[in-house]
Amino acid sequence: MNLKQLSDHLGLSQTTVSRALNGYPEVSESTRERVQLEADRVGYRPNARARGLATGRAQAIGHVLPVSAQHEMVNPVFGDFIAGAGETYLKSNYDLQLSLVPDGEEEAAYRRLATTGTVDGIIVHGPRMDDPRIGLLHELGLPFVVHGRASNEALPYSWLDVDNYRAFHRATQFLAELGHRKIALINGLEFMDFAHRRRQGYLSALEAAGITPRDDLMSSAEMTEVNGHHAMRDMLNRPDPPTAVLTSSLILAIGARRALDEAGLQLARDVSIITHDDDLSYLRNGQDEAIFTATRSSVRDAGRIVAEMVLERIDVPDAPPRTVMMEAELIIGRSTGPCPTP
Amino acid sequence: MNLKQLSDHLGLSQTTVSRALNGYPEVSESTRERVQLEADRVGYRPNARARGLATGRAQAIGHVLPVSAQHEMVNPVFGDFIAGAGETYLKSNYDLQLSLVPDGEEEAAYRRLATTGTVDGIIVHGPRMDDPRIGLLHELGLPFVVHGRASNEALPYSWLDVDNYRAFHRATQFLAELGHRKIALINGLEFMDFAHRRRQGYLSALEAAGITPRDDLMSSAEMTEVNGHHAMRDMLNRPDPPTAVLTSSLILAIGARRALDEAGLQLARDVSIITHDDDLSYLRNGQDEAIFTATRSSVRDAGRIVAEMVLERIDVPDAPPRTVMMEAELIIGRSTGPCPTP
DNA sequence: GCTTGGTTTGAAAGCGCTTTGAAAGATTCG
DNA sequence: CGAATCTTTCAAAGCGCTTTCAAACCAAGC
Repeated sequence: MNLKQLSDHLGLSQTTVSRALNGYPEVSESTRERVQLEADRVGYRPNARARGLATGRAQAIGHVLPVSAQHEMVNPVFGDFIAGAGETYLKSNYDLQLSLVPDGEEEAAYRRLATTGTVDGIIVHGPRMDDPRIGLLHELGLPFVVHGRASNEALPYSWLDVDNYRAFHRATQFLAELGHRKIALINGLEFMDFAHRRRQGYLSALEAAGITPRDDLMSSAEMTEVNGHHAMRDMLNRPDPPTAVLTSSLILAIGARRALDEAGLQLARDVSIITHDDDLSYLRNGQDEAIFTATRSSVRDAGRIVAEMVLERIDVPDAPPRTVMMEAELIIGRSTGPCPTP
Repeated sequence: MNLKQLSDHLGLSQTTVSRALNGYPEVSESTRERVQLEADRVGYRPNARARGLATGRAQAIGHVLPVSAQHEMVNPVFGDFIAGAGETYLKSNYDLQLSLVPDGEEEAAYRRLATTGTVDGIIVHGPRMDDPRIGLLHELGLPFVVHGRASNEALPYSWLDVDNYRAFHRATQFLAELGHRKIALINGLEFMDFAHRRRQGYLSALEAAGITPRDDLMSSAEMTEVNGHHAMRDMLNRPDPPTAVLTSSLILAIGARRALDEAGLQLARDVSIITHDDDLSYLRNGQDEAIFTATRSSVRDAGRIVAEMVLERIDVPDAPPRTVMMEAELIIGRSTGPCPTP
């Protein structure tokens, strides 16, 4: 059933039916009701492509996910982020279009989205420190919001980020206050902006505590369980092993914990772990009591807000960019304790 | 730049330019080349909506994700599944459209996708034992493929599934052969088809080994780390605790392992764990050697194949349904051992 | 040289909707 | 009661593409 059929059926013009269904004021209440009723009865739905062609809007937001070619890895936080964004889209009647793009082919993907007109706006995932995508999107003139930031980008743009620097500064400080001096960092890939900032926060807190950073206590790799295990095991096997570790994700922390178990070391007593926690639905950091001491920030909330932000930008394209900084909460769990005295 | 401008610019009709770019045979090689060159130069891309309206195809596949309203949980395997499907779509120039739909609103969502014409086909995620969606999609006449199966569905339909029954039968048998008699099951929600089948496989293997199933050794809940921990802890606190456990996901297994640690029990020696492993990119079950003994089946491969299947169905709508059964591989890891003698 | 058949090109219709500009109908007011 | 105003409806254009059908062109055949 299309608009023409419906309007013929009702003995009205397409114009009137269209207006009635879209809530325009110049149609009388009685006809509107009649139209609405009949539309519901026959289950009429306007064809999205035709409407899009006429209005010039796609009613869809594009999410471009970089997929690491090396490890074919999709960021595990993505599911929850998208769930948050999905809530927003559901309310506003937007669709979500997902593009999985291998590293390096991103420019082409963005250009395609822009010129092909399949989306009205874009959400940028996983920004690097130097990220050419932001300049590109500016040039393309497509509304966008970045989940995270790109340190070396001068142009203004809309973003939402967790204060990663502060979170890791605070967490490191917390460990230092517990008496730890050998504090390690098991980080994500440090060309990723979030990981870079976390490292800066970690370093600055070490410095504030008068601790000299050690290269052999810093690791950086994709945030998988196996890599967390690997990094922790290697550090424990070195001459002067750490008594405390910061990890950049719960999954890394779980890997690190496994390495501790294998080494016969006890969490908190022998080695403290503090992790960043994205509050993923399937991997909550404990229920009532936190398992790991953590800096927590809900990635689902982030998704919800970022989606709202991009819809705003579409509504008011030349509003000044909006930025949102989320603070991570420091949760004290059972994975940290005072520095053991040898 | 649109088609009209491009063709004016070239001094050709829209017809010819359109044909040249879409590879139709009735245009001479020389003009085709000229058109293609100019199109590339100016970066012309046909507007997707206009093309879609003209051709009646959306060049997009819809993925409808049920989001558990209770726990607001998104299935963690989804990221990897979608990565696999994304590979296929990239090759075939399809877009992926994602709808996150709260439990219960699914019918409306499918109807919308169908009548609104935003997608050419659908992939059904997370089928239940009795799943009304399959009948609905039949009725709507939209090509679809199910990832998993719906046990109580009589209509023929295309699906791809892991042989969950066989996998869990085999795994249970494996434990029985190690001498275990008190074998527990920590399963997903059992109205989900996969979980139901796993339970059946488990039960039949118990029976074959002459073991009477015990209700207090079976748990069923959403597959989160916390639930895995919970279930394991509760079982260990009961009078006659299990010496071996099957879990339905690696995340449940990690939770269960935590409960063992807390109880001072050693994995494999005191309690064996065997888990299903979806081979997630961020949560590999060890690198060279498997951490957990597991029934493994790559959900990413599944995504790739399911996507191919739905594209086939779109190409040849009245081909008979195709079904694919994947066998899970039994991987022997370090989490299982002979039944301890008290 | 004129017809025939094959190859290229183009004009125009159509996909299903929104929206402009005009007209018809209803209402008010002097 | 007729003019003026407001409300309600509609015909038609347009969004940017594909595709049908017709026309133009060219080389070959008699």
